[in-house]
Amino acid sequence: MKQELEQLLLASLGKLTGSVLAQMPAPSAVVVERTRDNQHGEFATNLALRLAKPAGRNPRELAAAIVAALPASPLLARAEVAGAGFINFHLAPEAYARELAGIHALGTAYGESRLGQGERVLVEFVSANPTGPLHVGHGRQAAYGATLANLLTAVGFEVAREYYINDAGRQMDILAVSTWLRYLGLCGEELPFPQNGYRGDYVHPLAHKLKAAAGEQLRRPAVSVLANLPADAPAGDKEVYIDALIARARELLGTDGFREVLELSLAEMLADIRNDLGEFGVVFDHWSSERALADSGAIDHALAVLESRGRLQRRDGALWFRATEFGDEKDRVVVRENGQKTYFASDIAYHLQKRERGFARLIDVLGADHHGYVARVRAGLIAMGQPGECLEATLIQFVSLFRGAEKIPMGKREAQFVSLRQLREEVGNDACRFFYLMRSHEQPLDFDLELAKSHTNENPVYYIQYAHARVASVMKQLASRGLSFDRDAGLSAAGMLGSAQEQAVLSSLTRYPEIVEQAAVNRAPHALVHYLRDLANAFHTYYNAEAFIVGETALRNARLALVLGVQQVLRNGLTLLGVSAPQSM
RNA sequence: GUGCCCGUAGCUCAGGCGGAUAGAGCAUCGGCCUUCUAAGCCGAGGGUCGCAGGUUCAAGUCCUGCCGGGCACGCCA
Repeated sequence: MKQELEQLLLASLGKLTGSVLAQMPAPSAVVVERTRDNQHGEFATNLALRLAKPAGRNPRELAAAIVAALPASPLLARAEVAGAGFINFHLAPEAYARELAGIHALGTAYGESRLGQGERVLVEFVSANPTGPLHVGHGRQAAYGATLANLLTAVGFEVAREYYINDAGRQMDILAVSTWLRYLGLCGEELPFPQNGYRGDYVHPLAHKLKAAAGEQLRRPAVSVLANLPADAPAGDKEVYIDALIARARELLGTDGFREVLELSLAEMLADIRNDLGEFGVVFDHWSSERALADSGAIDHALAVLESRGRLQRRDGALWFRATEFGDEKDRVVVRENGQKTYFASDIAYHLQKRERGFARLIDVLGADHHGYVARVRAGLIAMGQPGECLEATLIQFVSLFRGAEKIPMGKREAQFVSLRQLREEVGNDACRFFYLMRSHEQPLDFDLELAKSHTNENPVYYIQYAHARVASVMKQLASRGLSFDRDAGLSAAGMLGSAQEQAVLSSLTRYPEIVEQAAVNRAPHALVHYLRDLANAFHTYYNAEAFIVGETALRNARLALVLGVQQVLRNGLTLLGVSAPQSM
């Protein structure tokens, strides 16, 4: 509807160009908005106010000229000039009826558009290190990323969902050592557990798996493990200690033995993460591995590209990327003095690889603590000849858990953090996804477990689902009274839907495509949450104001066509959010 | 110290590219179940949009400064 009105305005401007207007304004200048107050009609535009100054015209006169030149349309009852020079559009009664028929005809496809024109977008999200279970912060990123990907798909982008696995480097070694030490404990060896090891309970099942797979073959006496190690914290340095322990494990197990421990730990952790996300309704198209990236030569390739463009410099024995020339605040090391490539090197190589795989736009969903990362990766992309705008980062603010008014302490190191799985088991997937998406991602989230679990009117989750279930209930009631619904009759009688509540429902209903577009373009899934609440509110109000199952057949069919339209849109919206749309509650 | 984000009703938060009288939920108070699910509806009270300037027909929205809060700034991963 909005788009059609914008087309009408463009046609009008076309007619005025050359006479009233010196030149044709850009199509992007034509913006139609919903009105806040329906005294002003359903839609309005400030077009004349915006054009008045450059055209050297009085805004009201210009508005009147635009209205006069407007082509006739079945959509419009009338357009009028108001206020300082607004143009208000009053819809024809058939306009809503036509849109309602569209909802019934399109079904699950209602709300989709071709805005994205098939542009390929890669949404990378979660990408948590596979060194422990996902926590509640990852859960927010998972819910956000999955819904953003759904929204972008709905508006016509070709979207790939990707998880980047940081499976190279020291953190994996620490995980392997942690598993091995727990395994040695199972074998009966008595050893202290390192301060800097992964102390969480989840390591124990890894050790059991290892014992089942390897028996006692990886067992080494505690004395040989501990011989001549530096002191652990607090007396010594926990970083130095863990590195010595890793070296010792390699020495005692051999390269193959150590790798066996590491591979098993990694595979188990990844399986756990994948399973957790799958249960949460978050599914990825690709799991991209950092090790595979290195093995494929992609990092060397990226460094070669930088080298060939003269962006690298050797300094103090290390190889530096001159990032400051591309907007970063300092230069970055890509190869350390000891010959090891840095994390940064694999990050830019990974992003270059994404581009080379054919993605026009790269969206990284990151935790808020990663904001420094964006400028340097973008600098890397530009230096490698890629457009800087292709990379877009959405920073997701942190989650605090509350049980009522009491804040739950979190901290990975203390091993008492709340995992996503625990959260899901306690409050359920629907409430979980809803609460994660309820607030703007730019806003820190206070997640109240008591509220999410409560089945009372304080809990906003059920409000929307209830509206959906109520429609299902009405249809059951209809059948039990021996009546049936005639959709075509209902749609052709839609002109009877003239009450204030019916108009409010229709108005809200027909906004859905605008909301989907807005939520996708602004990367703002919470806009959809708020919209669905508003639609549910309009529906509940209507429900309380009028009986749908009335004696008069035409009116009954029209009302049922309307509430079934509401149900369809609620279901479409909830599906984008990853929340279920129940038939009964 | 430098950079990014945030500051709107008692609480938690929406406010599209600047637009008409700044909105929801919760909480508080008052109503609505012999009728399609009361997990619902209707009504009332509640605001110096952190502060001070600036830009203009128009500022919660844009710009500058200040105050307050969060986060990040390694040849770590």
